[in-house]
Amino acid sequence: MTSTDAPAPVPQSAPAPDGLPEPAALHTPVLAWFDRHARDLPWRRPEAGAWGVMVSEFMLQQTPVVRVLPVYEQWLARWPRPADLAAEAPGEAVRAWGRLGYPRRALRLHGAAVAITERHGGDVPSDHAQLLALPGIGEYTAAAVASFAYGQRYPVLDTNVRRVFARAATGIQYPPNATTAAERRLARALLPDDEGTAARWAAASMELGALVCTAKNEDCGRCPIADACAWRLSGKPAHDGPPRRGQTYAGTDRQVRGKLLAVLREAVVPVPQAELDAVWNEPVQRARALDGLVADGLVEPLPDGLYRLPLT
DNA sequence: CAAGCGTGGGG
DNA sequence: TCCCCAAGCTT
Repeated sequence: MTSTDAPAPVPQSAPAPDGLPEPAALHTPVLAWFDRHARDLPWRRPEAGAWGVMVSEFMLQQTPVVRVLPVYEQWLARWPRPADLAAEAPGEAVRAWGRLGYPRRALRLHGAAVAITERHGGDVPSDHAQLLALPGIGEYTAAAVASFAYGQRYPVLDTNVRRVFARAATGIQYPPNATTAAERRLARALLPDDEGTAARWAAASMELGALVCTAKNEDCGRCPIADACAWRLSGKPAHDGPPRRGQTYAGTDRQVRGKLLAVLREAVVPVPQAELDAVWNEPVQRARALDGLVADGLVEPLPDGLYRLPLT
């Protein structure tokens, strides 16, 4: 394999979208690195199946691996097939979701299980368009399930891959806030031609971003493509552009919703309003949060001011 | 398309 | 303590 020459000093402000490394110069080292360093995660084992992959993808949307692991195991033990979950009340999915956060994902996973049972004979579809049509499945998750569960050739653009590509190919520290057409184009250009290789590349490039090319404290010393990384070769310039979008939480409705739902998750019987009132002392915000939960279908109001997780 | 949506761990 | 971050989706 030819050693990649550091591109001769490129004039500044030359975007040159074609000045990226030869794809194979990235594939080979990243795939070899993945063979040695990939984590042994349960949803990567063959016995996980497409349903296991899909469950893991829902849980991993914005939630770290270490927190997902125990919930994932319990979830699959209890609902080993989509039809098993579909037969349950949606509230049971919300309860089992525990403290993973963003509980609407639990509702959507339940909805997806129902749709799979009704429309696809209980089997997670392998067709990309059918995956995309399921609740809670967007651009990333559809590609991830098609790729990881069925070995198909799709560009998988999650936050890790986007960061790896931004650095290695584009030469910037962080990708834009929202996925751009340019990123999709780049991902397609870098996708290996062979289907099976493309699927491994997706997992490998993601793993590289998760373990080595992290958002902070990246470890270029352990990076298999450090010598080809445009960002590192240009001296790792700091992110300029607009500030990266942060998330607010303290004192927001989200925090109140979390507290309200925590009470309902623990409750075996319907909870009286007064018990919910105890979690937040500001009545206007408290009411707004509860209304929001009801509107989202995460909470079911009953007569006499009682509330519970949704039975239907 | 920017905003809203949980939670907890680490620097 | 505070701030940032973690395999996004929906409206």
